[in-house]
Amino acid sequence: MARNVEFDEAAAIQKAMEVFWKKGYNATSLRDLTDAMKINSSSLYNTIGDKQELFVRCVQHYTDIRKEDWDKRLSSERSPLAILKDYIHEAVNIIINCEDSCMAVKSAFEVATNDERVKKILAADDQRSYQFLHNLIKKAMDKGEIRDDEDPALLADYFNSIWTGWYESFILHGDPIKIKRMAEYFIKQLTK
Amino acid sequence: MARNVEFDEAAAIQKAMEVFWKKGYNATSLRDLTDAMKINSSSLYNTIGDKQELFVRCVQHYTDIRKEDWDKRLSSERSPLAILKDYIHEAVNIIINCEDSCMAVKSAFEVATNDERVKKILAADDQRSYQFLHNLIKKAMDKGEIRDDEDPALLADYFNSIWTGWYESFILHGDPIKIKRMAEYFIKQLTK
DNA sequence: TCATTTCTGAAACAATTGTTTCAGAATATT
DNA sequence: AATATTCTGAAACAATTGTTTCAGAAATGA
Repeated sequence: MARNVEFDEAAAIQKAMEVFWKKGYNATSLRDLTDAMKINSSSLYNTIGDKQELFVRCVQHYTDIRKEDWDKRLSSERSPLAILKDYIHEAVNIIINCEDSCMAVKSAFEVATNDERVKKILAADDQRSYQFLHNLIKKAMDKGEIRDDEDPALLADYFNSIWTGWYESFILHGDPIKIKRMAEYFIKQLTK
Repeated sequence: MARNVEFDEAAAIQKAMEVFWKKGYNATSLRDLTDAMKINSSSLYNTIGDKQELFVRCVQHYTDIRKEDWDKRLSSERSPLAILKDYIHEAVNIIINCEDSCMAVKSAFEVATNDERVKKILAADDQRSYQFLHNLIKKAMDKGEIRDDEDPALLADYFNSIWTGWYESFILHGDPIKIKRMAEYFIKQLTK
């Protein structure tokens, strides 16, 4: 009986995400967003909602595409340890190549401390990568590729939290060699 | 020939720092600041400067008191390895007890990406703790307390960047046990 | 084709933003 | 005590904030 929404919501979310990613939640204005999304604020409020709601959707989108991206990167038939090593090298590449750091990390420190919904999304994303690592580590242990005298759950937590500091280091010093050397050391620790 | 400044600038900076620490740079308004500092905005602009300048001063203050705090905590006559272990345990205690995470880390991700002065202050602070660790690690190696088949500079970098991820983990999961277990694993790695 | 519903664009909204103004109070020197 | 200088408080500033309004354009189903 009536009109349909004209703009492509998925594309608009993608654009909004890019702005939030670069500038952070609080430094991004509604004008910044509607400019990038190429929609009017009335359309935004009619379909998605207010700024907070939009941000939640963007964080969710970020973790969604990150999941897909990792699935693609690591969909090999190689051994568990080889995949773990790939994971580390891919992570290093992302850290030293992306201009705006990691949106999940930035949002954890800027928004998750105050916004329960954002915290939940980021915690779920963290849990997902944790599970991925946990499985791989267990398999690698079963195959005897890495020593099995440590709790795989502990190793997965440790593994999973190592990147954030490397992001910070790269922001402060911009030194890719530093990151690469830490990664090599980390791999060495894991295997010996 | 004239009046002196009435308010206690050091105390005002301290108060402003607390607000910035809790809320972040962009979410803090000038009213938030002048309320906490208990001064008028005209006094603020006459003495310290604008919001950015005030923030720079607060970040500097944060790293200053952090330096003093660590000097106090670690001014023991114990062995290098014992001091390294103390360092880890103190860091864990700070991480799992502070409500508003670490201002340096938060500012690195929210502000240092865009503000060169803030980046410089945080990089210098990072460099300071790096040097502290580097010296200790070298001493511990000389004394044979930890194995010396790794570059102490690399170990210091690795050591220095490990905390940030633990802060993030604590924000997302609020689980002190997780942090403590990672710390114990880290110590074990270091010594064996 | 028409009626009905929904979406869009531009403008406006009040509130808040960071910053400035300035008259008068306050004080250090003479 | 007089004077000169500086600081403070309250108010105002324009600009921007997030959000809402609403008339009219658009498109659906009858």
